Amino acid sequence: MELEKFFPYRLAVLAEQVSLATAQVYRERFSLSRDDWRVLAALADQGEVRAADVKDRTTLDKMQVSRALARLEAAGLVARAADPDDGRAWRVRLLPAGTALYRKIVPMVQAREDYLLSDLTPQELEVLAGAIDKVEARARQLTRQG
Amino acid sequence: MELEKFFPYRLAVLAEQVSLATAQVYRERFSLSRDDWRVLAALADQGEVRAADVKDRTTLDKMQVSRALARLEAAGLVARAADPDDGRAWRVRLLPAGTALYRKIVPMVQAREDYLLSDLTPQELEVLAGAIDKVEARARQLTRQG
DNA sequence: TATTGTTATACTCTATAACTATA
DNA sequence: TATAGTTATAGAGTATAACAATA
Repeated sequence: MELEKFFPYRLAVLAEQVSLATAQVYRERFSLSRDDWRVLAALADQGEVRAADVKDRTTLDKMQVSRALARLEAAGLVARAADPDDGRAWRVRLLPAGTALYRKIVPMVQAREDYLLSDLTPQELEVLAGAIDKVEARARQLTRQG
Repeated sequence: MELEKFFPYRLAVLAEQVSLATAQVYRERFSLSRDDWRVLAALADQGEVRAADVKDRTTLDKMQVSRALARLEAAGLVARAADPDDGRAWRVRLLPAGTALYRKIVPMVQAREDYLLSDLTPQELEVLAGAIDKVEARARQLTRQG
């Protein structure tokens, strides 16, 4: 077996590089962690949502969401209010500063995304997107079965 | 921007799932870390090599290689001997137990790899492999430039 | 009794650099 | 002065579960 051709290895190396390239934007320029950034993106254009909704949109668990929200709140980007329908829950929403930050970051990360994919033809892009979905479905099956 | 369609996000989620599915084999059944497994694979069929060669084959840094080698040596899978050509370096090689373990793991992870990719046609596989190379090259450019 | 969200804790990983020995 | 490899240390990320409040 050649490590260089082993798909899980190739994918892990690729994902790490892409993650580094993308994180340079939100981490180094705006001091957000990956989880902060994901929660910010999940809250954008959403009005008020509950922490559980953020969880469903991000593949983060409730603890990661809770901590990211606490950091974003401390940074003045997010506000939490009691949920009138459920005393255990919170209604979370982006503050204007959060929306402004999000709108500042989006074009920067999208420019990086475009650059990352710029060597691919439209057909290749389509195959890639489909492959990601198919392989992920299989991976989840394996992980579930053990 | 939709997080669900943002390529770096999709890739990160995919890579995490694939990594979990693959690690179940070497971690849960054989108690190897990801770095251990990579070093084991890099040493297989190589005879004696230096730690620096392992580093070049794995994208691990010298510290990760050093620690993985120490664990593999403690587990009786790897032997280190002084390098006659360079007193600072080591010659590392798999012991029979290491080779045996490697040969036991390979078909298991390859079966998982096959299963992960089993929904893709040969053409799609080819596009995927090419896309991984192209995107990784771009990602490295971005990371280097900052 | 179950669920929402927070807190605690321990563990693993990662990043940086200091350090030893040799070149 | 540079290189091979080891060790130290701190920070970040991850996983598990206990917990308070409410349903």
